Amino acid sequence: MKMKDKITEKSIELFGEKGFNETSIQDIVDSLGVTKGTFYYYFESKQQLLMDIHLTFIDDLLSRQKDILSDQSKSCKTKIFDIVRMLIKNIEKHGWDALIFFREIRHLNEEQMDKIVKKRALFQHHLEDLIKLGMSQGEFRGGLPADIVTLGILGMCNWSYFWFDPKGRVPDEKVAMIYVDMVLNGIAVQR
Amino acid sequence: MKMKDKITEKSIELFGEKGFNETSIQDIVDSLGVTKGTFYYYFESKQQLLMDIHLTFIDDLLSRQKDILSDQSKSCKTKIFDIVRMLIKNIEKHGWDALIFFREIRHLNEEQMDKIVKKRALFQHHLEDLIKLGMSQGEFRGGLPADIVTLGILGMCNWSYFWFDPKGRVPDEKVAMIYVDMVLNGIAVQR
DNA sequence: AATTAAATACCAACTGGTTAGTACATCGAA
DNA sequence: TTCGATGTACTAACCAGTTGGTATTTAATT
Repeated sequence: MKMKDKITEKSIELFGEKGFNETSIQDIVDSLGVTKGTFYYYFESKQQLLMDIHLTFIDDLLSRQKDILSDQSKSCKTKIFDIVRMLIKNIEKHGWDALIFFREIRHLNEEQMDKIVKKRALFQHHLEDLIKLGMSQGEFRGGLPADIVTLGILGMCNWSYFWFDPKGRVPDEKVAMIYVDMVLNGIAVQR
Repeated sequence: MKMKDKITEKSIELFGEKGFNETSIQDIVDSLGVTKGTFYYYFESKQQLLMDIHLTFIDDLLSRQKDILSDQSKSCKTKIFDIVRMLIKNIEKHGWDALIFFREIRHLNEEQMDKIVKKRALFQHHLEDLIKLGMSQGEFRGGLPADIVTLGILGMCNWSYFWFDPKGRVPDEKVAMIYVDMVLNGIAVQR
């Protein structure tokens, strides 16, 4: 693996475990057996490294969301399920990334944060549009404001980054199914 | 107001805005026009101050949850609504507190973190028990695992700390109603 | 009421330690 | 010999916590 990727990978691990500010450049290079000269050859600053991590993460999510949404053969319900599953499955592959994405965003500078926030909003709006589409096509009931519903679903999914254990007894696929069942059908006994 | 309370209040504000590590004791005392000696007269360490903030926050939540749950006259559905409303209403009064509670917990030491994590788990288990009760009494349908449902509901609520704007167009009462409607009845059109 | 002892509230200066980032040296391969 | 890649040594800034005080308030005693 290239040194730049090694640095990125190890940084994600350390930022996730200890936090951005609590991880020094020295920690990162020491654990790779190199020196700071190497780090600053590949990254112009610690902040830039964090921005790289954020960009890779959100761009990957957006791209996979696009794939799901552009599949014409699927119903809105199925698409919601696919998106929820994707978000939760993501933990297994990119456990630390997501934590960093939510926890360390404030260490970006204004300009960088703005870019990331805009991309996050894009993801959110795509989901909101899907829900609105489902409402207009009669798959989902009207009466509930799509924006709040969207935030509710995203909250459920995103929060799982704080508790979901990939080695736990409930597999990600199952969690996604339960969440979608819950959101679609509710937990109350229907009269 | 007593100096100790002033320090706590201002610290919450600064920790919320800038983060725990990014706020120095000097920042706190400067913005109050006192000196570090004053700070260390009231708090034994920066970490202890953070622990104070965490304890006050979770103890308050637990106490209010207890009040809701112990009301015999209410149905499980109503109790769920009350808890969700309480969590979301909390943002208006304690906006920054909650952010600190979720974001800065890792700056506590092991022993402190353990205490807080246990209290968080208590809150979670109380909610889980309520859902199980609702299932056994026929208010909620069975088939969904109560623990995952609990985490879903908590996720929805807790995530709102990251976006809810007390001055926004949707009032907290309304958000709580939408979330509970969503969780109880689902968003799908029932066949 | 006057005096004194003790507790409270605060301050200024300092210490020991850490960290991001820089300047420049070195080394090896093409 | 050039240059991409890495190492060494350093700096300037920052910060948590300590120490040794002082001023003020409170409480007890005569």
